[in-house]
Amino acid sequence: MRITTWNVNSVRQRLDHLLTVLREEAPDALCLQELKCQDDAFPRAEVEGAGYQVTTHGQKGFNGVAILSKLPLEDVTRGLPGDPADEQSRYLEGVIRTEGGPVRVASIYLPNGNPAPGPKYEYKLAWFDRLIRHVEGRLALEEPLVLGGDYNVIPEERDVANPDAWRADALFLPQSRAKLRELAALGLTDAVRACDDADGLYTFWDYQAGSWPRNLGIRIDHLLLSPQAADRLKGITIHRHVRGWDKPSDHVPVSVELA
DNA sequence: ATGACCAGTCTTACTGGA
Repeated sequence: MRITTWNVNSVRQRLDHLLTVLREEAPDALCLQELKCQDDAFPRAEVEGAGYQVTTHGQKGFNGVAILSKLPLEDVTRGLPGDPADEQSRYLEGVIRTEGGPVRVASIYLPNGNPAPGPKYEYKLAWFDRLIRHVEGRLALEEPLVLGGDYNVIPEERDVANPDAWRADALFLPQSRAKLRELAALGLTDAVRACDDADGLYTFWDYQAGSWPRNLGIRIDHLLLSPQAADRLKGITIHRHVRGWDKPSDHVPVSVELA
């Protein structure tokens, strides 16, 4: 089965691209981030018309995550557990009951954290800690689990075209990278790195300063797999060409293929 | 030239993104 993650940067601005991705890529599940709309403004009918079930956790103006799936999404968790006061829509999880057994899928939009230091960076680190605690509990279920999302963390030097330009940024600070390693150390596999050692596997190019034509990208959209999912890992695809479409998102879809 | 953005909002200036 194929599971894709994509930060669409407004689902309403990107509806044509979304329908094209669904048609061309035909993922079994698509994790979306940055819907930038409330649930009732999601273009549900159009996506259902393409053959997908729609589960949203939206928010007015910014944030917002969704999971589109060919089969129903069950046992849904809206919002990251661990802080009832957190009103930002950045986490959605559910179970897809496939012929090969249940697969648990999450759509994650980890906070950006800039400027750092400051309250936004503190929120990012605290959110990371809650995610680690939550995932620890999910791993105890010993299920195939795919955590797809915009993690807003550049893992390593080889994941950024110009490391020095990002040295002081919340996406590349040592503490951010350490949190991502702490999460992975629970026993998760970075699907892209399990399949490809190359430099320059970028998933985001800024709209500014000619980042796309100059290929000044970063890798911040990740698919992390539980051991039961990693055992079934067949391959990954970074849909780089999508960044070249007219009026694109600044992120491109990333897919994992599981046996 | 060597880099000049984009989306949403109680919109005409700001916030947030990365």
